[in-house]
Amino acid sequence: MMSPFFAKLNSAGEMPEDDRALLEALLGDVRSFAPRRDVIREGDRPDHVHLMLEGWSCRYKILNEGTRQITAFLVPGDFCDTHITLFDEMDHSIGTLSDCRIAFIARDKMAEIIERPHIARALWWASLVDEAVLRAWIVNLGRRDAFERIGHLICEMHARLRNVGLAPEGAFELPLTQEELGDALGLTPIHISRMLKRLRDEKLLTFKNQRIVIADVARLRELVGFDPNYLHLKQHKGSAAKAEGEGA
Amino acid sequence: MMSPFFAKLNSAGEMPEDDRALLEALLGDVRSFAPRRDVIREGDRPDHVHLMLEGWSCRYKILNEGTRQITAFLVPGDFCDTHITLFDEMDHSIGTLSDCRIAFIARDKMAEIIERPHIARALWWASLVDEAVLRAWIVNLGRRDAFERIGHLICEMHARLRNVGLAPEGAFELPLTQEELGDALGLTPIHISRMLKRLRDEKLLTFKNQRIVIADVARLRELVGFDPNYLHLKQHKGSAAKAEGEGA
DNA sequence: CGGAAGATTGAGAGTTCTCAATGCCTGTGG
DNA sequence: CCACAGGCATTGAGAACTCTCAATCTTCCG
Repeated sequence: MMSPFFAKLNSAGEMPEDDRALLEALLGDVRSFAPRRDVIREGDRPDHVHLMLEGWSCRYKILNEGTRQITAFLVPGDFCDTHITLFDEMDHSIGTLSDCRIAFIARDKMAEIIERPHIARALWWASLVDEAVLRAWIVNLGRRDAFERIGHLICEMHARLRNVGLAPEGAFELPLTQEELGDALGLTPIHISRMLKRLRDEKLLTFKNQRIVIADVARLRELVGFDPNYLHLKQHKGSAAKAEGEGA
Repeated sequence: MMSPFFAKLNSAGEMPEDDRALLEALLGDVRSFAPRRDVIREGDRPDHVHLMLEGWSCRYKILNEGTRQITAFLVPGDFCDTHITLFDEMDHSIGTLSDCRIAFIARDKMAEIIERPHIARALWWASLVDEAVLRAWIVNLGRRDAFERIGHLICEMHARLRNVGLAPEGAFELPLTQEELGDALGLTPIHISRMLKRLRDEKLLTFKNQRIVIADVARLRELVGFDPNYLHLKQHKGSAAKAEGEGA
């Protein structure tokens, strides 16, 4: 299987062989993290770029009253901060959710590699998609009720994981507690629990042992208004990005 | 006064004179729009990049039930879609809110100019800030109640406009109806009205004739938990970006 | 077996929404 | 100059959704 890393980068177009070799060379410094560890904290001045290889992490922000809002989930193939090195300091934190393997890429190595047009283009692409995901997240929080909100998030993660080969059929690992889901969706864990029950009762999906199984992807998408267009997943011959628009 | 356009680009560092000339040359094709017109629609394949010169516009998405969510406000100095030309089609629309003047920049001209390191850096910077603003928007929707939510948005727009020289003291033009505010904040216009009344009653600000006057910037920021760090506004000698962290 | 973390369920409270009526302001036409 | 229509803002009242607090249950692990 193609690694999630390349599967994602290929979304912008197939990568030449020599560029792939260059990218592969970036993966020298790989570190492991236990769940619930911070990779970078708000206020840090990072000198590495981070690339998710295994596991889930998230961007988050803590408000003064101590509540937390997760603003993004990062899964294998996602860069944590492609370019954040431009800024003086992080304006949010990144923390692991499950066991993770994360590549640390030195800032100057990154600067080097970005000279290659195909690679620059792929990184631009990835950053554009990240932005589109943020917008979709805003729409989700602003205009959908709790039930649709959870369903939509699950549809999105399913589509994204499928795109990198980590969600065959309508099933995938979701290593999150209900509290973490709540922090992402702006809901209390209690309400998350009730809505998951409703999703179960309506035979839309199950969530047990950190594993989501969607009964009928098309029906769920329809019900919660999920349209994957914003993920800009395109087919490219020979790439792993065959998972697409229509259901599982 | 320095134009908002340059004021914003200078945030990433002072721009050399010859690059400024190049940028100025981009401003050849400037078009005017009445309020409530679409500049680009979801599904379009744009062949121009758009740069706001005057007025307010917004990114938005329409849900199937017809509700709208605004995901960003665009004010003078903001690029609408620096790089969107990579994608096949827009996943959201951009529409004007007030009378606007918008520069249309041909795609190949943009590609040319992006070769210049200082310019590329400034554009990266701008796009990073846009992303940070999206994250702050998510935090706002997910974790603040209606009252704080409005206050936070007003603090943000005040800081951003001040950064480009459009908000001396604690006052600025906000050419939005309460319905549009609601579409941005995930609230009904009725509730917006009630919360604005409360902001008025508590002597925090007034909003009359499309004009916000903040009574005490520091107090409002404190009350709604606004920290401008995510806007990454930095002082650069000789730039217009002197509006900074602390109040008006 | 005991303890801890997470999930579930119930009940009441609070926030925001919906529906409906009224008021205000502006531009137009008589 | 006045009357009127239309768009927007304001206010009230009841409904709906989500939250808070509290108790119970399950699972996992030492």
